[in-house]
Amino acid sequence: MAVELRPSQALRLLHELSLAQVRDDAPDLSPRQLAILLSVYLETPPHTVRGLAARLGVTKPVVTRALDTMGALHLVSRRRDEADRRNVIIQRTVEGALYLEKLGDQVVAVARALPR
Amino acid sequence: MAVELRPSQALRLLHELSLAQVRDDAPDLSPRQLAILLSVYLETPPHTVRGLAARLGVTKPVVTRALDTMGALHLVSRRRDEADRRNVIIQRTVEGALYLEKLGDQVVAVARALPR
DNA sequence: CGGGAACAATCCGCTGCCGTAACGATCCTT
DNA sequence: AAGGATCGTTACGGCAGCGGATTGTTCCCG
Repeated sequence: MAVELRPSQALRLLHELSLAQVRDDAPDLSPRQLAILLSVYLETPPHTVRGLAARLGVTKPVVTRALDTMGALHLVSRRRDEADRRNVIIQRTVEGALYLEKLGDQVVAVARALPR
Repeated sequence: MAVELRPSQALRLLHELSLAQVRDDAPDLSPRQLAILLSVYLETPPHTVRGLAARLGVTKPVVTRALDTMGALHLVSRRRDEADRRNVIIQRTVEGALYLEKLGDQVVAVARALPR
């Protein structure tokens, strides 16, 4: 079944999530970075810079820079496509999977605590 | 009843929301700005700079700057507390309420479209 | 009434992200 | 083999946010 949610609950959910994110001194991903990370982990590979840029409606340098940042955090990694060496394949990492797993659990926990 | 949500659904929800936010060329609020905005609209007034800073665990200049930015977008407004003129009371605006209303509806729509 | 406390705003230097425009490498087509 | 197209990256100048320290008001209390 679809997830039932009223607007007031939705805003409370966002509120709790944003408070948790701000207070965590965890690496504070920007909206664009998070969108890229989720695309890499939730959509079917392979992922290229160009593909992600088109998917998000942003320019390629934006993707490159986001990958630089998240690569330094070990949330994603890059590899040359040997079949077409112009392409770069974006790969998932253990740390990235763990990061998103925690994030998902956090959302679930907040949702469960939401007032009726 | 609490909102039922599985981790995979939670991540899909975040994915759709972040994609929508990135593609909208709407004023892209930072996580901190959104947290402040939601606190102002969802928690009981009055709201002061100091109170919000303590609530989010950030410094006061962060709140002042966020209010500058969101004030320019007419999402919030400021007023001197006449009872204690050291304080600044953060007030809601029609535009801000509308902004959050749309945001809440968007979350609901995405949640409803989530696969079982 | 005077000195200190509380509050918000501002200043400072720094870091990170932005968009545009280039660039080098690689592929494809002829 | 050569020209053009495609891909990712980098260079550049600009803008916004950050933390920490400081300032100017206003209040409080002895």
